[in-house]
Amino acid sequence: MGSLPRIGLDRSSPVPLYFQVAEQLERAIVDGALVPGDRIEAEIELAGSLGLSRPTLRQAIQVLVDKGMLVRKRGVGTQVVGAKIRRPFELTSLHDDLARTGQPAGTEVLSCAVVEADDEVGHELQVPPGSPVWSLERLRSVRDEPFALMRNYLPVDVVDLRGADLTALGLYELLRHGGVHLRVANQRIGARRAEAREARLLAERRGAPLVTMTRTAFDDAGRAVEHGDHLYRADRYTVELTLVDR
Amino acid sequence: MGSLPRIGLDRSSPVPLYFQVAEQLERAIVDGALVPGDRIEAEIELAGSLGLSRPTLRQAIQVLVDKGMLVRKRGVGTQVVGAKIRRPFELTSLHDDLARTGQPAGTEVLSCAVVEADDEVGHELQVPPGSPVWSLERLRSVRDEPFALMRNYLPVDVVDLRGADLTALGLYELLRHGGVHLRVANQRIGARRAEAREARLLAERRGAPLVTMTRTAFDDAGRAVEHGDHLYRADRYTVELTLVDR
DNA sequence: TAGTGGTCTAGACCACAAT
DNA sequence: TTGTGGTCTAGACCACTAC
Repeated sequence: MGSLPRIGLDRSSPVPLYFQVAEQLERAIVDGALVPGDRIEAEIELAGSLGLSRPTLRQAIQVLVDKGMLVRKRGVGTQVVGAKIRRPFELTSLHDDLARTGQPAGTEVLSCAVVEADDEVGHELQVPPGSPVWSLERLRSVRDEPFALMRNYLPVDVVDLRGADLTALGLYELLRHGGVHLRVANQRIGARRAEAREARLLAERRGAPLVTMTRTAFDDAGRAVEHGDHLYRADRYTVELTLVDR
Repeated sequence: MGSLPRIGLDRSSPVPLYFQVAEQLERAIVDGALVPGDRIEAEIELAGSLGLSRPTLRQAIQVLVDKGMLVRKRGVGTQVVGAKIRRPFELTSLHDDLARTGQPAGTEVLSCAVVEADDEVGHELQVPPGSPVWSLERLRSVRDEPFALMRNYLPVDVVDLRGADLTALGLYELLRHGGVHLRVANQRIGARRAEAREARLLAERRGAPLVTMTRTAFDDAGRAVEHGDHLYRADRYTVELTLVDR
């Protein structure tokens, strides 16, 4: 049974009040000050004690409800949920133990050039076939042990990869720095046997099981920003993710 | 360039007004009456023409923004996003073409009994090891071709599987009918080679690549409701899902 | 400058759960 | 019956975008 630490508000801050409250509530849950099952003070009372209107406080709580961290029940109250939440777009994680313990992943750029989009890539990126798109192929490794062979396509007007240092920055990081805000992604995960070239690059045997993932990501303007087709060594990688149903 | 069909409201309905609006907006997008890039009428005007207050209309739009179907931009307006959206908990899909064209999936229940939870299952379901839990094993097929071998564990106080017809109803459907509302799930997807028993049941060769998926689902009270450990034939199945970042 | 969404207030009435 | 969250209203002012 935890208790909610005092919440401080800064009305001169450009950060919205509801967001200030949501941040501090989230920290209280993440830090363990509030534990699963704990009940939050009633909306009207909490709003009153913070000097906020009820809609504003509700907005704050809604943020955490949307994240799956709080549950509201009419006639009962608002409670802390017991599941661990993982954010979308941080969903990839190495199963490799060494990676878990903080080993950095290395990146080798196999190719990076502008090519003409074929039918499939054009369709996925919502550009006419034949349009110029960046084609990027990377091999990712931990401790010189490769685990992922990744191919990405990006419209040329989304980002300029000339001179970009993809060994230091992830692709999504690079996009974010370029002002692209990812919002929605459609993704397909499956498995198949490794073919000759893939096996060689991934230091596997031919026929070894690989995890396959294709993904198309859209930014906050609804524009298709990236399409990827990736292969992972099944013994070194799993996809972990959290689903939240609203 | 599509246009928004007329929206009808029923103020005597128990369905909230904002939800009525959200439903009709969503249908307009799904049906294609509104296409990606289309702009919605401004909030204040749309609210006025529907006889609603602005906060209520905002709430309706927010539902679709949360689903990733609409994008709001200050100073610009509200636009339809260009991505196809898939709901969480509906993420599984057969890669088999015949299944796509409407072939029903058959289910064979291999076992269904109450057992004592081992350490892992107890941990995942948040019950003490040794607690009674339902253990369920199913083989799913299309046109007598098996594609999934699924094992599930459920706390006995969540649902009673005695006499339940799992050949007609999916497990999640059964839970929903039992008043359980799934809300959050943590999931891990990978791949490995088929072992002897798995290969036999799935009509595969030993060593064939399988998609693996483990998942723990929580209901709207934050209670662990189901833990599953599943295997899929990689040539007949992929996992498709949509990520929405908020 | 005009129009958009973002935030915030101060109430009101209702449905549901616990007692 | 009491207290909870769910919904809804009618405004207000602000920040940002496009022109």
